[in-house]
Amino acid sequence: MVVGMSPRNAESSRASLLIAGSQCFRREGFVSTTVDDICREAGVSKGAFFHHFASKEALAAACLEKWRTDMAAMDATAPYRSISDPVERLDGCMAFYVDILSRPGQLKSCLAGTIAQEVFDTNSTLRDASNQCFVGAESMFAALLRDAAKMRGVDIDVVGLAKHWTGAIQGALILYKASQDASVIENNLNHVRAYIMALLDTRKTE
Amino acid sequence: MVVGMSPRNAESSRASLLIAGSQCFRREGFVSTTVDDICREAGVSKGAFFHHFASKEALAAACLEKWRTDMAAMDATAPYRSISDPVERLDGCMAFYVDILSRPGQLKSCLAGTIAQEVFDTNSTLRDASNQCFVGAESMFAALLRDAAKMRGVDIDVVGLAKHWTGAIQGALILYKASQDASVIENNLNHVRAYIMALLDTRKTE
DNA sequence: ACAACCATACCAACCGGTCGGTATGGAGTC
DNA sequence: GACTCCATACCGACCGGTTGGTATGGTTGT
Repeated sequence: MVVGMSPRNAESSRASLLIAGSQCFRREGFVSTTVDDICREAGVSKGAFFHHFASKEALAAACLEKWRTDMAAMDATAPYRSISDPVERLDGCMAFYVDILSRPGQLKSCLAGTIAQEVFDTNSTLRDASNQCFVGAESMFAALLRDAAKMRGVDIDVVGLAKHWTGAIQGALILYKASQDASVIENNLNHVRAYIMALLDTRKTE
Repeated sequence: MVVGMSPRNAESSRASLLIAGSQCFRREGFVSTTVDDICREAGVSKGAFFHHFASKEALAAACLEKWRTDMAAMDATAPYRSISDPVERLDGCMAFYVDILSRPGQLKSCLAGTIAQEVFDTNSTLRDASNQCFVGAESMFAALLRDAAKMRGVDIDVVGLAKHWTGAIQGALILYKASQDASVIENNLNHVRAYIMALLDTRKTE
């Protein structure tokens, strides 16, 4: 064992709480979720909770931080990353997100979007932490766009389009939550995908 | 005076509660908002609240119903409705929404989107009521799309595009709430607008 | 022994909802 | 037109359950 790793399994408890917190927040929201809910789902006691996190808000902030790095890691290791052509790689990225967000089993809810909507007017700490998730996602997507645009020799607003893509995901998730019809995700994201691919096909002398 | 109109002003109290409820829910969400918050903002007592509404959920349901009809009424009487050319009317509609959603003073939050996100997994009544707002908005937009497509003689997926438009609004609102930067609304909606207008310009024999 | 780790009992604040009671004005009666 | 009767509208103290957070004591590894 390394230096840390004290009695019982501290890291395991902390990790369980982070996973359970994200899961609960994404399902029921930050306000509705109780500390007891999270403890039950994580299989730890309330004492363990407040040993590792100062408050429910602190756990949420840690969940958002983990969400941000997890998303970045998932993106960085996604299969589409091995595509060499920048335009195809961009298209592969969008196809990748359409795919994972349409998978039947998994929870169609973004931690950042959920928390941002709930606390934007009352808790600037969590609002900013949520925003960092979006900023991270947008900058990754913007980089893909930049490469693709450079290859095609077209001048497009990569930052604006990245926000458009991120927004489309958030909007699709909301419509899915209201309608419980997953097809809206594929539908909406593929429209953005087609739009972006069409922009890259634009001839400079149109 | 008509038949009703009993002591004090019942209709005024009820209306105040609906307005205050929508305002509070849009700002702080359904769960965070307390009945006392709403009463304070409406300037009525707690007794008056439960005289007019059976529960906080019942008020929210009434607010969503009002939101649906208010949005429909606003859309039906919007200036763009007087535009005779179907394509220009559609473009005017999108410009109209970009305009009102970018206005500095007003609260950039959709009641349906806020409540749907919070209760989709725990309260099917409110979820369905939220969904009706989206269904209504989509059908109105789909009708505009249908007319424009017919005039141009192009065949487009009007229902799917209407969902895309509605989703873009919801997504833009979330990104705004997180970033507090209103420019994302204009940015995102204008991308959808450009996409739709481009689709209408498609020659059938491309 | 000592510190990290965790369990349990507990607390005070809060919140949705209730309840007994009051105020207001209209309808019916004479 | 005064008087009774009653439905609607409203008030605000109160209640019971819930919730985030705490206090305290025990257990485990080093």
